[in-house]
Amino acid sequence: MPELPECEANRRRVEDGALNRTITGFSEGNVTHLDLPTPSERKRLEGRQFTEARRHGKLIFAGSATGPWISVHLGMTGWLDCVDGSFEPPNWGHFVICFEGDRRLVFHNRRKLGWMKVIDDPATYLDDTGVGPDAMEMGENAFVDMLGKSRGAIKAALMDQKKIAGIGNLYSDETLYQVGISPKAKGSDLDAATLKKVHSALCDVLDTLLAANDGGPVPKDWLRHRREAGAACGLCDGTIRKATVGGRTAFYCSEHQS
DNA sequence: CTCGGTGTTCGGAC
DNA sequence: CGTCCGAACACCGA
Repeated sequence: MPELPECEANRRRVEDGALNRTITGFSEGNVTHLDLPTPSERKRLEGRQFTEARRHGKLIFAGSATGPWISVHLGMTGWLDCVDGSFEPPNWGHFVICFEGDRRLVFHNRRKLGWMKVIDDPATYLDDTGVGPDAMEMGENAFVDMLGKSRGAIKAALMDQKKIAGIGNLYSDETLYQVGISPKAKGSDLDAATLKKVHSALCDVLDTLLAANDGGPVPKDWLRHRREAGAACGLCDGTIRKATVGGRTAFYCSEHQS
């Protein structure tokens, strides 16, 4: 599920379903190799309430002014859900925070690449981990500066959570496709005007996807609908190609992405 | 049966 | 230090 827009949808579910209720306990299933709060961390949570849910990049936080907070990374296949009453525990890895009134916050994680930990405060935690600015908050100047200084492939820079937080494989491709830049282009080779266009395209992609969380449309000409080698480009006469960039599979149009 | 994936981390090389 | 590469993590579906 998880790049910035999907993480935001998960954050909102936490906000809508897991705030202002006292934590009464925990349950879990199939949790080998899943990184979850320790017993003492769970003890810190018990009896407390979350009053706020935040997101930074792909991280989701829930907590209160006095703490503690949970910090959740969904990995490749994780999601958060709130349910009422008893529920059928899934067979896959999951961790449940139980609240008063039979409400549960369920952290599903099939592939077990995600994690949840307990922290004192999100701001301090973000400082300590060195994660970059959230993609929705990063201004044009900072964005142009960051890419202008990065000597590697622009796709790799966009996916580097220490440079800009929240962008992954799909939406780095989508942005570069829409703005007509090769994923292999080096940021430091592009002029400021071009990098501003990349910034604008990224904002459009994220805005559209956030709106799609509320039922908004995703344009038919997006790369998203044609992520396979040999597909017809939605924007020109070209053909979609596949390559490895920044350690991930990139799809791009060999014709209009120079 | 094998491969690959909306993610990250680690070690090693340059 | 910045960057790149391959491998690893665990699971499921094509």
